[in-house]
Amino acid sequence: MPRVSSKTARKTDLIHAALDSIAKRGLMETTITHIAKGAGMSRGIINFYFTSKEMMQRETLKFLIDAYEAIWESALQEAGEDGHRRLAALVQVHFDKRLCSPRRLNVMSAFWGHAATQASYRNQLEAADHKLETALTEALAHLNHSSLEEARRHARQLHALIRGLWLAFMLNPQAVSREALAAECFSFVDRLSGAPVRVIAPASLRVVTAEKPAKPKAAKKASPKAAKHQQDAPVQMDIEDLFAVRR
Amino acid sequence: MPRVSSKTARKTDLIHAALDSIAKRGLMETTITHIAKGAGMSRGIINFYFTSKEMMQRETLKFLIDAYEAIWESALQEAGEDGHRRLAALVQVHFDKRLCSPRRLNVMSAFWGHAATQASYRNQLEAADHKLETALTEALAHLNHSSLEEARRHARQLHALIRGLWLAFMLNPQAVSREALAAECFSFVDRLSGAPVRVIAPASLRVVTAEKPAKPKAAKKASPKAAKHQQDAPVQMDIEDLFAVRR
DNA sequence: GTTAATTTGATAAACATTCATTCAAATTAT
DNA sequence: ATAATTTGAATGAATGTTTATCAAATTAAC
Repeated sequence: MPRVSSKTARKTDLIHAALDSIAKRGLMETTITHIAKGAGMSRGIINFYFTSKEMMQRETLKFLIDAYEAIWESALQEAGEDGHRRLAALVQVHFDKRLCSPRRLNVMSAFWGHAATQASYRNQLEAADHKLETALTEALAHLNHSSLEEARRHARQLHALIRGLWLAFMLNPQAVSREALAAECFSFVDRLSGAPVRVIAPASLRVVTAEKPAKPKAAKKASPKAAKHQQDAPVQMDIEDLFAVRR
Repeated sequence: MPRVSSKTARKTDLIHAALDSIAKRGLMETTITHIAKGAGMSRGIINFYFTSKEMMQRETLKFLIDAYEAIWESALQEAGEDGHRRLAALVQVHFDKRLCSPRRLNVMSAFWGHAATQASYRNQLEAADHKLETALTEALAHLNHSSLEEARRHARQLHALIRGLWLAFMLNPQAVSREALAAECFSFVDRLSGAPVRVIAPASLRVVTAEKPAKPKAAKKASPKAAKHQQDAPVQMDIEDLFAVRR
């Protein structure tokens, strides 16, 4: 039934091209033509798959958020049941290369700015925020014998701190390393709990952050005609690749 | 020589209209026509005063940043020499109605998002960040007998926390009050210093935040022709009005 | 009446979207 | 098996709208 590649594979190709363009040019300067050309396809294709530029942007944000959640949820799962480890995992993963890259933060910032005035985007982001803050609250509640209400406040603070550090990193990636940002975040958490939280975690977490096997990516820029025939890539891409720096 | 009001007054009128439009529609959807119409003037006027839309946006951001700095610097001055009071003033003023309003944060977020990919805006924002972090560092250094390096790190954390809380407030202004945000920020500072920091400050700071005398603002939406003749406002507007919610 | 401040209308570029058409794969009929 | 037909993906020229910009015209001030 599927022809040469499934419909959703082509869509994610386009979404990746959109992420590329937004990361480089921002939302304002990104045109439908940029994206199509970036994916090696022609102008009409975006309206064919997404009906409108607006809908394509929404799906792009959804893609971004889904991948983000998959990453921190898997980090949480790897951390097991221990409260300290879970909290450490949640903090650490936010400064992972995949989540704390200039490329990704450029795109996130663009959507944050857009969300200020566009309800649809705002709702998507808010739902994601809520999910994360719930997870942070749970981890914090297990930590101290603090009240749920206090855990909630601390979760909100921690989340704000993470986002603020992300923003600072976006505005000036050269100024601080991801490791330094993580350290500052841990020092905050340590002051919350009264004792160092990171102690056990990093060794196991390094696995998540570790080097990727340098999967040889097919040349994206083949001639439009020829491109059609090398379309044998797997439909569902693995999570490691979602935020790989392309180009 | 001047017709009805000076050149710079007209420019700030246009900048105010730009802020209005960006706060409501965002940067992407704001057109030169929106802005001109919002200021009761005609299309071509933006190019006459600012030569291009791009330059007008840059000046708009500069205006925003200048006002921001004027506000926190004056709060700092009012606080006197005491380290505790200075730190408290800096924190408190960031949750002042003028700086922590949905209107202003919408515009700020739009520019942050834009700055990710546009160097000119990024540089403007970075310079402002640097200035504030220096002030925060000084206040923190006077607090504890901590090292300068530690004070710098804490300043960075505090700044990130403030910006993260701003972003959270922008995404969902109903969820928390400005007072609650300030409280969360102070609880962070208290944990830094080991003792409550806010104790003395708020009374004097309340003056800054206090109610404005409800200056009767001329109706902005009069007919384009008539509007011309009620243009007798002072050239340099006072700081209280800079972020007043218009419309 | 001269100069400066605005408005207006024209222009051209850029843009998202539409649609008739092409092409190849998939399906059905022979 | 082979040919005929259908289907869906993809294209790109054409469309209509929106945009910033700019030169010329208009208006007000001194």
